[in-house]
Amino acid sequence: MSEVEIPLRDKILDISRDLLFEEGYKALSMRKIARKANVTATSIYLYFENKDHLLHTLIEESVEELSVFIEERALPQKEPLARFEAIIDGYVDFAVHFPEKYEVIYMVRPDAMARYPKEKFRKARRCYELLVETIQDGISHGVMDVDKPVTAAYSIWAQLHGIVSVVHNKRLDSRVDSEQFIQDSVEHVIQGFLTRASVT
Amino acid sequence: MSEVEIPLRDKILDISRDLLFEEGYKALSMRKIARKANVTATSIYLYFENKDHLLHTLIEESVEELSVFIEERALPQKEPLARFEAIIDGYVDFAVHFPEKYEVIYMVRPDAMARYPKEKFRKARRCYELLVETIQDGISHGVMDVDKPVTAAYSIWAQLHGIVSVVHNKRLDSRVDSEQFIQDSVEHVIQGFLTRASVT
DNA sequence: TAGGAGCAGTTAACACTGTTAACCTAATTA
DNA sequence: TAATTAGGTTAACAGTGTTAACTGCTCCTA
Repeated sequence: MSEVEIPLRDKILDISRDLLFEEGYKALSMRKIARKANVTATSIYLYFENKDHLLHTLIEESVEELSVFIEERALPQKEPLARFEAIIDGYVDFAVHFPEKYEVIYMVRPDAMARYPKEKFRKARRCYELLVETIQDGISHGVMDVDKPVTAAYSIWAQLHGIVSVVHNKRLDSRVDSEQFIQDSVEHVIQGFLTRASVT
Repeated sequence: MSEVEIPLRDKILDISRDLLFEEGYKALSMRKIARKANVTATSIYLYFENKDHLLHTLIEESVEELSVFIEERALPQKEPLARFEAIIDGYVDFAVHFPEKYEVIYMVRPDAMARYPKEKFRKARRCYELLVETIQDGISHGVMDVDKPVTAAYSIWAQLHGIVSVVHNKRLDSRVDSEQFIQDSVEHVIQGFLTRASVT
C-alpha cells in the first residue's frame, strides 16, 4: 500500500487516536479501527489484549509525551520561579498544540480505568512531583506563598485542565478570544501562588 | 410490588443513576435498567427518546439540584465575602454528600453531549453567573483581588472540580485524610482570590 | 532439501448492545 | 356500546467486543 510499511501496531494506535479525537469515545469500535487499517478486527487482538488495553496504551503514550514536553522546558530552568512558569506553560502549550493527544488523556473515563494498573500512574506523577519540588523550592527562596505544596500542585493541574477544557470544548463566550483567555487565565493561576513581593 | 407505586419514569431515572454510579458509564445498558425495573427495554423508549436523552435528563436533574443547593446557602449571605465562601462550600458539600448525583454531571462525556441542547447549559450558568457577580461585588468592596471575574469564575469551578475528583476517585495519598485535604484545598482556593488585607 | 515451528493474519461464531416496527390489552372517553 | 389512547409487549435488525479454530507463509534446522 504505502511506500514505507508502518508496523500494524503503530498504525492501529494512530488510527485509534484520530478516530477518538474526531468521533469521540462512544463511536470508537474495534471493527471501525480495523476497517481503516485494512485488516480484520481480530488482528487488533494480536497486539492488544482488549479494547481497554488499547486505550490505556494510547493514554500512556500521551502522558509520556506530555511529560517529556514539560521536562524539556522546565528542567533547563534553574530558578524556581522560572521553572514554575515553564511547567505551567509547557502543560498548556502541549494541550493547545496537540489537542488530539491531550484529549486522549482525559477522554476515557475512570470506569474503563478500573483495570488500569496502579503502577502506570507513576509516570503521570513524575511531572506532578517535579511541580511539588519546584513549589517547595519557591517557598524556601521566598518567592512563593503556599501552605501545602502537595495540595497546591493538585489544584494547579485541576485549574489548568479546566482552562484548557473550556477552550477545547468551545464553551467560551464567542466574544472572548481564546488565545487571550488562556494567557490571562494562566497568568492568574501563576500570580495566585506568588508572594506579593515577587509579582512583576 | 412496592406499597407505593412509583411512576415508571422516575423509577427508571433512579435505577439509572444508581447503576451509573455503581458500575460506571460503560456498564450501563437499557436492558439492564429495564431488568431492574421489571419491565422490557422498549418500555424505556416510552419515556425517553433514546439513551442519550435519558442521560441528559439525569444530568439536568443533578445540575438543577446542585444549583438549588448552592443558592439556598449563598443567597441569604449578603456580604460578598460570605457569599463567595458559601458558593464554594455549597459546591463542595454537595459533591461530598451526594456523590452519585455530582458524579453524574461529569460522568457522561461531551461526545454524548453533542446533541445536548445548548439552551440546557443556561441552567448550569445560573450559579456561574452568581459567582461572577459575587466576585465583582467583592472587588468593589475591596476584599477581592481579581483582574477578570469571568475568567476567575471558570478557574474556581475547575479547581473545585479537581479537588473533588481526586477525593472521589480515591487518588489521594493514603496518608492524607480526605476531610482535611478538602478543607485545606478549599481554604487555599478562597485565599487565592482575596486581597492581603482581608486574609483572616 | 524436507519438515517442522511459529508468526501474522483470517473466518465463523457467541453473547450482548441500542433501536424500531408491529402488536396486544386494559382503561377512558364519546 | 364503540372508539381511542396509555402503557406495555414480542420479534427483529444492525452493530458491538471477544474467542476458538483455522490458513498461509517464512525461516530455521536436521
